[in-house]
Amino acid sequence: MVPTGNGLTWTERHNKASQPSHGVPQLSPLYDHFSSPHPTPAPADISQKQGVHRPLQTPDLSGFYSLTSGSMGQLPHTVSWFTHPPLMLGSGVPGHPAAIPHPAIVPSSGKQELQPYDRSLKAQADSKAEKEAKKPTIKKPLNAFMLYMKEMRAKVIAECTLKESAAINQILGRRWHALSREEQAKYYELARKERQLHMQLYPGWSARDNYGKKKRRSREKHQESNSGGKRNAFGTYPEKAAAPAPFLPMTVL
DNA sequence: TATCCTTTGAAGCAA
DNA sequence: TTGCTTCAAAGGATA
Repeated sequence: MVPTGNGLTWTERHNKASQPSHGVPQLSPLYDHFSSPHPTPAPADISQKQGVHRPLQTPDLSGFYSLTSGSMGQLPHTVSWFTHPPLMLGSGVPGHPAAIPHPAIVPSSGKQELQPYDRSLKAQADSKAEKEAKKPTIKKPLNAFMLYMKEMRAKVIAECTLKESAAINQILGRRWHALSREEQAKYYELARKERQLHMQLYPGWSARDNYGKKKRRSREKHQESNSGGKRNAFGTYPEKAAAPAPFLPMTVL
């Protein structure tokens, strides 16, 4: 089992959570099913399987990993298919050509990597404020649905010739609900491993660290445009949530 | 250029 | 403990 930040296992927390109103049944038994025949390897084990060598607790290591194709035709029972794979490939070799930043870490600028700077300017660059500014942002690990979206987005775009993400995500949301428990469980399991590895890589990280980094103005807008004002427990608004999704054939769903 | 939209799930926080 | 809020991805649309 995977201990969470609260000291409870993920399954325990999940079992304690109230039943989602969108009708997706709790999957905890399936997690047990998954963990038993396919015990989650410790991150160190995963690294060994992938032939990479890097101390997991090293703070500055987290920046490198090797991106894989991301195909999930056959979902592996390892974490690595696209977010944390060969995590340490090239990590011990700064500037290693095969090394690209871990997707969970982005420069605080959000745009590009830091440029090399002159030694004579190093003293200035070492100022605390600058360090703070250059501090990379560690992103949240992706949840099961996000993993599903990442895999299926291209497929939906190809099928529907849509490009607008909002519309794509609506379709993906319906498809997600149409998945069997077993199919969903694959993604829940992947997400669980993602969180586990994220915890190992960034022990002190908290989701709170990223709070306020996205400026949102939608809340006021929504509170004005929706009489109820507040989103329901699922992040949607009563008016929208109350309207049943229109039936779409499976080719679209 | 920054934010919105849209989805679900995880996590944080206030009451 | 409950319920609400924020963020994670994505890219076209909008202010």
